[in-house]
Amino acid sequence: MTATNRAAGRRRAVSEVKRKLILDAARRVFEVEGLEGASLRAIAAEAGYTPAALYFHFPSKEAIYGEVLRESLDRLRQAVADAVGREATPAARLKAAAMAFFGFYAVHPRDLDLGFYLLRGGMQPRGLGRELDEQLNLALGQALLPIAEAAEALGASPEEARSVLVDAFAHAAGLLMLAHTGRIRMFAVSAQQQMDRYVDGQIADLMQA
Amino acid sequence: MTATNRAAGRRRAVSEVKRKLILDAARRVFEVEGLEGASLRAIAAEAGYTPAALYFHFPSKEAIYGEVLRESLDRLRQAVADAVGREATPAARLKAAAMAFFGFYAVHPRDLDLGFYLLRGGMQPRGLGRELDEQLNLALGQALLPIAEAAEALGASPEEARSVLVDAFAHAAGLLMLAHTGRIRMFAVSAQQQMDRYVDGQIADLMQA
Amino acid sequence: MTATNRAAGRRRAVSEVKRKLILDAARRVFEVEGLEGASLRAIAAEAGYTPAALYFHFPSKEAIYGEVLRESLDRLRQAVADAVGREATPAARLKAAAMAFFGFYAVHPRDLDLGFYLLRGGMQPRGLGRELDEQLNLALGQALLPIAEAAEALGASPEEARSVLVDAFAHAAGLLMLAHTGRIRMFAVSAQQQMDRYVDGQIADLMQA
Amino acid sequence: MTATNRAAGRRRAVSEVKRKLILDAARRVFEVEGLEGASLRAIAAEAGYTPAALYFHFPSKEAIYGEVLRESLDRLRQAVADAVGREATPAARLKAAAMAFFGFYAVHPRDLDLGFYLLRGGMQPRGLGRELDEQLNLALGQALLPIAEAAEALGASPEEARSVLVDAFAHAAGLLMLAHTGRIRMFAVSAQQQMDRYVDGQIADLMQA
DNA sequence: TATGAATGAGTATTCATTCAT
DNA sequence: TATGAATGAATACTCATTCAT
Repeated sequence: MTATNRAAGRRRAVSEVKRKLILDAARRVFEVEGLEGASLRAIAAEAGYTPAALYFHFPSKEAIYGEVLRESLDRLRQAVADAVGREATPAARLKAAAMAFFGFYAVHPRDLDLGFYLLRGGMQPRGLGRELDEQLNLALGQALLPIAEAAEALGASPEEARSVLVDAFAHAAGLLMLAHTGRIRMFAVSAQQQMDRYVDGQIADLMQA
Repeated sequence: MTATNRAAGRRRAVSEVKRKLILDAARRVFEVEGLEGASLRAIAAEAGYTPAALYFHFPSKEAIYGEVLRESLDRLRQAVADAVGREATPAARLKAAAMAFFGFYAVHPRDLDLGFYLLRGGMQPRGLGRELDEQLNLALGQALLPIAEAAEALGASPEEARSVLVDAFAHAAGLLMLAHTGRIRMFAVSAQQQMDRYVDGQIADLMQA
Repeated sequence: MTATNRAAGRRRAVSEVKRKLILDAARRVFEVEGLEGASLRAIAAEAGYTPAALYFHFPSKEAIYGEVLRESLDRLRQAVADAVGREATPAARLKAAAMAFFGFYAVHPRDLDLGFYLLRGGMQPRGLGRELDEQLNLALGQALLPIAEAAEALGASPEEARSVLVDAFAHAAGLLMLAHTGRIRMFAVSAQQQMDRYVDGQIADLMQA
Repeated sequence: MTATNRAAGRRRAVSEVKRKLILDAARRVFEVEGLEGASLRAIAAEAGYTPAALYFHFPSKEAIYGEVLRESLDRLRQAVADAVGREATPAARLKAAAMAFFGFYAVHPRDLDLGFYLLRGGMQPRGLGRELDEQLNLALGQALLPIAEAAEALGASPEEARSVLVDAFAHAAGLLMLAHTGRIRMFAVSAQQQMDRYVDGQIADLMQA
């Protein structure tokens, strides 16, 4: 390996680290200011950079948004996959998958904000570009896939499995919204328990049929 | 009643009418431009006013948002109450209440945007003052109350009834989110049907117990 | 006349004065920085305003450009018309018109810069909008019209008259360019004299025919 | 000659080649994007370089502009010289020189843009250093010289010859400006014909005297 | 009440240039 | 020589809000 090769490798590594620093800064800004307030300037300032400097690492603000969202969905998918991997029976896997989905967002509220961003704003997340939008769509779908798989393993048809998946997602999302904004307190109820009970019910229904 | 009293009353009435005109304009702007496009300038223009003029009627842009949101929740409450009023049995009332909630937002996506605006951003709704926020909290609670009442009429304890309410709300909210952003298409499933089936299941569970 | 009428009139007058102040500032910036450097910020600063403030008086930067150009062309037209009006014979009018055109720009080099702006940049003055562009085209045409009219009075056909006009314009513009940039010094020649002699020649040709 | 001398020579030659490559790229960018779009970044990209790399070959963006302009004037000079070389009589040479000047820019509008860049902006060409400016001045003078030479061969005094040169240049420049911006269409006249007729007139005048 | 004018902060992106490597 | 990263200034325009009138 030549000296220039080594230097190039080092440069690439340094560059990668800086990208990560910027993405971290972006995540922090998203958390504090909300997604609307996450301007390029704000992200740059948080990262200790000039706005112009970010353009050496990302082609646009949208690209930063996209990367942060993609990483979040990746972590979600991993969390669900890990949870499913630990279980042997289909029923346990369904439970694990749904609860992992719920739990991931319950534990990481900033990822929830990011996720809601995806699901907001008259039809499509404004300014995310059709292509990126579809990528993210797919990533979300893949994260939830284990739920449908477990349902099918429990004897559900593909259509029924999709229905189970959508219901689990919707229930979780709604509960998370209530919990995240504190409004669930109004009803003196635990989001975690509600989710738990709901999924148990889903599984019971499936096994009965 | 003195002359000045009468004059003061007239002034107050005129003022109230103008407030309504502005709120109407705001709603129209929300409808057409969405929440992001609803700038004070746009609302003022739609109302036939100068931006500055609005400050005689509302202390801030967020106050206008809040008032429009309150009215939206009022219409929601009314829609749910009307639906419930048409039914005789507790089961039918529960079904009617939950589906009216879902249906209201399915038919009025802009009201859904407003609702999400309320349920967004870190923990606290940023712009809205604490007082208004609690008012809105209450308005939402009242709109959903018939669900809990029907559940109790079906034999549920107050705690169980609250649980039913929260579940119904969460399920509806999650499905609406998926439908509103078009992402439900990904799963080839109908939000309306999912909601329908879910509430039927809730009722069956309640009646069995 | 009511008090509010008077107040409104005063307001309008004040507004008009401010518009003029901004246009003056714009002209000064054009002069010092050149047209490319004439940013909204620069104009605002020169006028003692915030950039945003200009938007109460003009809808866009382009509108400011346009108004300054239009006024310049108006002054040109007036100068030519005045000169022509002082002459009795067609020959004298042709001479007066052509020399007034030349003289206007010789004496007002900043108007020359503005005029060149109109005649620069691959085909159309960038960022001037087709409509405004055509208005300015027309204004230029009208300023030069007296040349063609005088030529026709000297017996030229409409086509010949247009040819005379174009030639006079081209000659003047070329000489002004050379003079304006000081490059004419290289040839130890007086632009004024060259123009003078050229127009005399044009007239002689016309009268001979 | 020492080994180091030979190496130095090779280095210099390589350097010269790279300069030419960059200038070629600059010309191509001018051609496609026009003067305004010819940013350093664009030129660098077209040349296959990083923007920073250009600074090893040119001290500034304006220096590149200047060099491209110098080459343009060189080609102009050559075109005029070639045209003149093909003619035997003084009258034909004058005609050929003036029309070659006009024709060169009529056919190469981007060179005209460059030329106007030289003849613009207040008094002094802003970016170009004084030295380069004078070089360009000279290059222009040399390109036009054949016109004056032919005029003298036709019996004109040196002063008269300079006058003829300036007039021919001015007329051509003015017509080119009108043609280049399309404004000549307004007058339903052909720039080429106008120029042709004008030079014929100049020659006739000279031969008559 | 209402307006017109004004502000100051903010929007994403581009630019020529510099510098350590 | 050449690069990648960085800067600081610039671009036109929008925003909610304030204030004198």
